[in-house]
Amino acid sequence: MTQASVFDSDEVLQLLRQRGHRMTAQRRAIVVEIMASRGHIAPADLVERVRSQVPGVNPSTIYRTLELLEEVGVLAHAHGERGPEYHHAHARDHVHLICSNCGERRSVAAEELSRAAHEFRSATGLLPDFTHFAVVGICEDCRHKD
Amino acid sequence: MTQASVFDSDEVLQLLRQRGHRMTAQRRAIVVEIMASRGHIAPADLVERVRSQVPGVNPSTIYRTLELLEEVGVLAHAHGERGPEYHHAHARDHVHLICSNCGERRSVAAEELSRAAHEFRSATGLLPDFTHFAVVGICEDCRHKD
DNA sequence: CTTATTGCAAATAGTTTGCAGGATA
DNA sequence: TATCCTGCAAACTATTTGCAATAAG
Repeated sequence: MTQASVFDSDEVLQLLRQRGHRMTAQRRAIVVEIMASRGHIAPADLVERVRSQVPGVNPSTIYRTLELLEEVGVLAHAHGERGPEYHHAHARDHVHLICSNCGERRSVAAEELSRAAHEFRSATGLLPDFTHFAVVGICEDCRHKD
Repeated sequence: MTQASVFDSDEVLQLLRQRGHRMTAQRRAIVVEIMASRGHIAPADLVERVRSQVPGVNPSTIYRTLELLEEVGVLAHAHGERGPEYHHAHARDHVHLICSNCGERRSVAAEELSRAAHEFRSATGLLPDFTHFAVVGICEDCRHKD
């Protein structure tokens, strides 16, 4: 069964229209590219991808669109090794995992980490927000290889 | 009682000499500034601080010195919100904590987080290295204010 | 027709590199 | 003396900003 994403590009475009933002070809192209993305979105990569589709689009427009989409709650950002990385806001409760050995990147729901977060808090006093930065470590497979 | 740091600047300078690196006024000044630092060292900040002490020092020399000190094991780096941040390697097992509400930054020993790390691992399969990125969350005080 | 949005160009921030001259061992 | 190290200038990557022209509503 094909399930529509919580936010597909049409919905986002409609949301923007509702909020009084204007619909332009560039904006449409950028939103489509963003909504087609899964996982992390590095601004510079997005610039590449959008421009390979619609060569005319200026980088500044793309950065401005990322800001706009964060303002309206469609996107959020976390911090990766090479700077900010955006992700779909409905995936805000997803934690980004990176294996420092094999480079594998995947996500888990934040709620699965409530016990770990609780432990972290009682050890440090800080209630951690694991969605803010990617979490780096060694994955199951790599541990077994040693 | 005044206790010498595990790595004070003289020791580091001696280590560099032992490894065949040359001693220059710039290198000395940079190492002293680094060893006088506590906690996180953002490269750009370090450039500021060193140049305020010894105006002649070129930024590239400072970046090269950071690399060198990481090579010889005196420094290590993690990823902060504004890019890489260095820290003393003997504090490698320290986890950097940032409160997203009040901005407080402090560190705890990684070993204090072994339970939390274990929980994280059993939830995700990934054995986390919390020293790689700063951990952002809400501190005790800020939680009580709400 | 009003003004949000874009492109452009320039500015910016932070960092990296090649190279030639100067300093260290 | 040999070559490590530094400063300089330039290049670079990623991003931001001001402003005038364009286009959406």
